Amino acid sequence: MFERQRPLNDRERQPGPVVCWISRDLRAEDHWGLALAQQDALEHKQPLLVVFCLQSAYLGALPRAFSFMLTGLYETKASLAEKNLPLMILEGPPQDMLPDFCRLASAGVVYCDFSPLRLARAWRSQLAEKLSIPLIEVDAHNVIPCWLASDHQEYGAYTFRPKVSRLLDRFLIAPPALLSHPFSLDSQTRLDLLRLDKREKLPLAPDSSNAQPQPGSRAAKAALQSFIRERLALFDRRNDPNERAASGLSPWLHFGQLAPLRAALDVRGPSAQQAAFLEELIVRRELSDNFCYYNPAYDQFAGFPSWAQATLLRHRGDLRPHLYSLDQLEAAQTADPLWNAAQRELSASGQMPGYLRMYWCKKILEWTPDPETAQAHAIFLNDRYFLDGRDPNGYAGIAWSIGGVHDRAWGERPVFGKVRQMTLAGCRRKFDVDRYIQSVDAAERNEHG
DNA sequence: ATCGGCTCGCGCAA
DNA sequence: TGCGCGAAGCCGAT
Repeated sequence: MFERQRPLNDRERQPGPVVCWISRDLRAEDHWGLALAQQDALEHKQPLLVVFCLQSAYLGALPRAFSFMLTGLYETKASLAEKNLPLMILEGPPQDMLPDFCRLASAGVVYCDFSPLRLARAWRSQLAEKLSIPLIEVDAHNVIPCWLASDHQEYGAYTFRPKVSRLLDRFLIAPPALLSHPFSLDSQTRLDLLRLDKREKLPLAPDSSNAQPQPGSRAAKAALQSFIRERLALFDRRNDPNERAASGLSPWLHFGQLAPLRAALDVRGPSAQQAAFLEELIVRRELSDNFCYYNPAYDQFAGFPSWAQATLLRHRGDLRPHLYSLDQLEAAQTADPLWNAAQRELSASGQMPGYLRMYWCKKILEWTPDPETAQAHAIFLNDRYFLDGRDPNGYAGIAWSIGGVHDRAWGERPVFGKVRQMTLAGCRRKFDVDRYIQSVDAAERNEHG
């Protein structure tokens, strides 16, 4: 079980409480980071403190994403309190807040969770430098720890899949449940630390919109169970936006309110639908972490495979019959009624059917002056509007759509070159486009009336 | 409705 | 060195 963790510095362990800093995995259950931190604390007969560092305006997200995260975090705080584990919410960058926090707590060791993204990794490496105690990273998000699944960027799902299958039995295991923690802070230290916790009260107005999923681990588990009961049997029709057969779990997965491990354990089974869901949940989702972890240009043109860069360069000068500004895209004012409907659903709900997400992104390549602009606009809109924005899955999906990442070359066409194109005519062949547009219209009328 | 051509490169067999 | 095949397609021919 210790193979899920690795040290980020080489400091000596000190006597004192164990701190577990959570940033990507914000749940109390099915959390390998918390489980390993508690095991450490129990062995050393020490208190365990859980801490989160709050930053507003995180990577251009809308307030509703912030609210989703924070509401879920308060639920987690209550769940942890039942186990005698305080969750403190600090305000500020972790590498600035945590060294002082650890000194004040006389902490002996810090655990943290894992993210492959640039900013998250910078926090961890700066924190590892500043701390005088060990910083230990646990991949609490992926079923297979990212750095163990593969030691390089995988070319496609087909190269990653056998590595995942080989390791799955070793890692598809739930962590031990948290125990009611028997060791507490002395009362003076507790008071000193509470003074740092700026967020005792929930400052958020509850989101009254019924278009959006409900935040928190409890709602996540309910959504997982209703997916298993009602929609998993239809999962082979998930690419038809009208079927609404997809799991819709990504907002909870993104904020770590639901463990992929839990979804995998609950869904696991012999049917084709179960296998297809696990393929998406584990192979494809963790392939995104692999991409971002090993490709520092995960959100740039330079991160595309060389065949895609070459073909997109050849077609830079191609005529683009429609060009739209970021404002026009954001306002869903294009000449394509399907794209507009998908964008309006996104604005209203923070979500979009998975198949349309690819179409939506590829159209941005068609409608902007060059691939760099397309990628930048797609990332801006993705990170701002999707509840699961600012996630490796988003950067990998955009790089797949625009830059052929994890894909192969196809017949050469204008603007796209050899990158796979998607068209409105193609969508009409595959599903009832007008029915989808009408369903978005109807949802908007409901929301307003 | 279904099929084939388009086209690249990794991993593995030989 | 050759070969099979891949994360969601497109289009035209049959």
